[in-house]
Amino acid sequence: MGRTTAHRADGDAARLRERAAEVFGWDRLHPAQLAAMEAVLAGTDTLVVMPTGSGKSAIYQVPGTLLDGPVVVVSPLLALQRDQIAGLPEGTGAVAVNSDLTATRSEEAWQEVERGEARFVYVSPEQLAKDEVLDRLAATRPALLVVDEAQCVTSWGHDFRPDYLRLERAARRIGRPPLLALTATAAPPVRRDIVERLGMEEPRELVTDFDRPNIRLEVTRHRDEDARRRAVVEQAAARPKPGLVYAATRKDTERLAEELAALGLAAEAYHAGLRAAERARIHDAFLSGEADVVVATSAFGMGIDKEDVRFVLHAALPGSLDAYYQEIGRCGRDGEPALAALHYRPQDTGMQAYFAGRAPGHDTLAEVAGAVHDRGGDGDGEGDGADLDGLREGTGLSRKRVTTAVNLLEEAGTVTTGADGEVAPAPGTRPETAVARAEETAEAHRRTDRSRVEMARAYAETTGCRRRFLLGYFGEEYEAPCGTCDVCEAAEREGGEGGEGTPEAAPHPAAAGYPVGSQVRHDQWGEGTVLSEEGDRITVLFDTHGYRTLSLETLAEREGLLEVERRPGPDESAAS
DNA sequence: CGATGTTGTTGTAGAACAACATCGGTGCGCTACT
Repeated sequence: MGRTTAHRADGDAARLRERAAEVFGWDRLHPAQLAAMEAVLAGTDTLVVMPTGSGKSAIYQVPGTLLDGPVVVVSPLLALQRDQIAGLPEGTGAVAVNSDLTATRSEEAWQEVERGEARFVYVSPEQLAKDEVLDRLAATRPALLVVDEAQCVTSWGHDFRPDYLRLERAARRIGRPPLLALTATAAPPVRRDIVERLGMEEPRELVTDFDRPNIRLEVTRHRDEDARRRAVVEQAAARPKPGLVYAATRKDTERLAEELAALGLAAEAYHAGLRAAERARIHDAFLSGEADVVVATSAFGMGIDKEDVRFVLHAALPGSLDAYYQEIGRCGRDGEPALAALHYRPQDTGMQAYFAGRAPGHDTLAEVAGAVHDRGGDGDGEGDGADLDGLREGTGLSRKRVTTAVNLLEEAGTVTTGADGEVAPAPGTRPETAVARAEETAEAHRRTDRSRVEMARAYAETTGCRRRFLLGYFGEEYEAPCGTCDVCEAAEREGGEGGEGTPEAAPHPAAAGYPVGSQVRHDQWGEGTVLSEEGDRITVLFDTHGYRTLSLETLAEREGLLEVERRPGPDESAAS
């Protein structure tokens, strides 16, 4: 090569800029956007965390027109796939391959890809679990695999959509093209999980600031359900519209929407139990501004890009701060003042803990482990192991349950999946040990999920600056007071600088012993990472016990309780 | 775990209450039946 890397990089940037202008009509690219595009074009695995509306899709679309081979885009919702394709410039070939297609249409779509007319192929993770799809994609030699809404890997992979945890295998089976993971919201542990689960290699990570200073943060604690409902309805009625209200159950969305409608507002309830046409109607009504308020379950929101949403109210505690930040991030995108208010009851953790608690039972694991063992030989490598479909037929369990069970067994190191998708026992593993270890793994997930609920509760109950708390969760240091959360405002009102109500206590002297980012080992909870420090407490994410908040006072008193194993290196950025 | 729904009890009419049971959120893909 005659050119230096720098020269080539300059050339790439120029080509990308040119393409962005020519094909997409964008005159200007955000530096982080361009940096991500360059990484993608250079074939580097890349993780991008940027807010919705900042042009994340462009990061694969622009280089995609320059790459030598199709771009496979994994997208969680068919509606999102349609939107993405509709948003591509005229003449940019793209197809979505999914269950909407008839056999004929599907064949046509594949041929467009094979002829190189369609450069972008949109698929769900479930499609990438099918042999036929994988073989057909592999033959086209994809140049890039994009995982859009990559937080789904972490939030949905364990239970709801287990194929999200099998994307690494899918990537290998289509020739392991470079990976690009895109998400709007991911705390450092979630980023680590995405990187690990997808098998990204030394990824370039591009993370923009999380803070949304125009969003006012507020939490109100209620004693009983009636009082909460009243407060939510009053606030939604009084505030400038449009707005979103998130409720925990379908029934609550309907009740709240009814009460708002009774006050003369254009309010709609939205949840996954509605017919598709009805969901589309409400979706459109919200985007067009026809609806004042949509009261929804977590089903509403992905892919919503509306600038002028003035509030997001929560009529219940969310299941995690990741979910919460994603949901409140849907207001105030125009930069004008907006409100994120959480109406909380301590009982709320009950239902969230219930949601977090479910994993395949002993019987399911035993059945699947048994089937793997029977059909997969003695684990000597080569052989006739059954694939997921074979295991499904063998056990009579649903595909989802089989996949979830295999994911757990595999994560526990007791089974392996081969190059063609055949599942075999790990050498020397007996089914009983496999089940026991998978149950331990499931238990660790359960603890982690429940600790995520506890972090949401801790946010609701913090006596410090809420912005500092939230940003700390996302790995950003923030100097309180923010002046735009209920806690800071109350402190200000109570009078004066540095007075008593100041939200942030000075750091405890022991804090210096546990810098953020340190690897630590706890007496009881094992290995973990220090995530944040808040006054006299630190928050640690333990590998198998989830989030724990520890008092520095206690740590100072009880030597050896929490040992630092490795301090953050000078190069420790958001990556890890 | 907590909220809500269903059944059972009481003691002779209808209603009040306790005990027990069930349900609760996200989507794709497929199949059977209009």
